[in-house]
Amino acid sequence: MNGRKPMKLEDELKQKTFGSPYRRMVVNVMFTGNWLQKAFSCQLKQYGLSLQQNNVLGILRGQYPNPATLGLIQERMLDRDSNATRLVDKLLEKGLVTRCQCADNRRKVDIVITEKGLELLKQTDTIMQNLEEKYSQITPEEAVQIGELMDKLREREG
Amino acid sequence: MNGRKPMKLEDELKQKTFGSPYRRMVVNVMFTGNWLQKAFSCQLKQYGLSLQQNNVLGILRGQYPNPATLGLIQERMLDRDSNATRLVDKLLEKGLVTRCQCADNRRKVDIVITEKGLELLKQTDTIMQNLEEKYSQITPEEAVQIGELMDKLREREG
DNA sequence: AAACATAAGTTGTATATACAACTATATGGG
DNA sequence: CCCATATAGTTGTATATACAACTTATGTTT
Repeated sequence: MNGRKPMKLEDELKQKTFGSPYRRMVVNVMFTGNWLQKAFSCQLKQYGLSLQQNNVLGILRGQYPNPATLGLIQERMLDRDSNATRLVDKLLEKGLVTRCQCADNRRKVDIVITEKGLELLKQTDTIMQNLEEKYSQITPEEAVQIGELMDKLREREG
Repeated sequence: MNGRKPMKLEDELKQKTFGSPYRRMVVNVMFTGNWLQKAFSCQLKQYGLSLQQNNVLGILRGQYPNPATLGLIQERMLDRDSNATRLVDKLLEKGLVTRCQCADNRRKVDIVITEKGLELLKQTDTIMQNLEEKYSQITPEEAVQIGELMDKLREREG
């Protein structure tokens, strides 16, 4: 009725079965996470940004007009192992952020998004939103539910 | 009651809100996918295998005792952009696979998992399974549901 | 205040990823 | 049969990731 092509995990990975529902779930979340990241980073490329760089700009906007330290950025990044120093280097080269030693604590560096950075983010917001609209086969209720299930999946022993 | 520590996405990324349910869903699936991959690859490291290498071994076991070509491996990998040639190189160095030119079609290469490879997989199966059991706060029904929702999320225009 | 420990970033390096260019083989007309 | 085209892998390279070692600055003891 709506022209969507269902692509089950079994079809994607050309595998007949995945043993247990848990195995299938785990593989499916990994696969779908990668699939989403590629869709987004592919769109971002036209603006010369990687997914992580866009992520950092978003964090900086959240602090604006206050500065953020590298530590703050790192703990909020989607992928914490990315090297925040070098990501910020790249953004600095492009004039999207400023960086200077923090006056109070000279170990820290204050990073602030520039006007140019804010402008660029406005543009990438649009493509993010366009991409999100492509998932409209998922109802808002299901979107909420997926979010809740992901949170539950990450719960761990206290 | 069961000592689990809930870690909502908002806590993980120290963000108050995610705009829309769709945005939260997308970010959460990406984040959770990465989170899972790290948990698995961290465990695999003790066997000197990366997640992708383990993935390739699994694919080869699926074909065993028949050979697989690089093309077949590539289309079944979780991350298709990984360079199958070089992944197989690594497995070859470790004696986990054999590789030889296909007799019928000399463009192709036949790759077969070795006994050593099969043995190693048995061990990594165990750790995979142990990890999966850690997600028992998710009921089997919910695991099925997550799988279905991931499939639905990836549906696209025909 | 000197010595030790901790914190915040930076740098180095090995490996992995993304993507394009290249080589070798096979296939299908004319 | 020869040439164009397609197929199957390989290689090169720029960027990114993972992780450890290293600076420099701050805090804490005694």
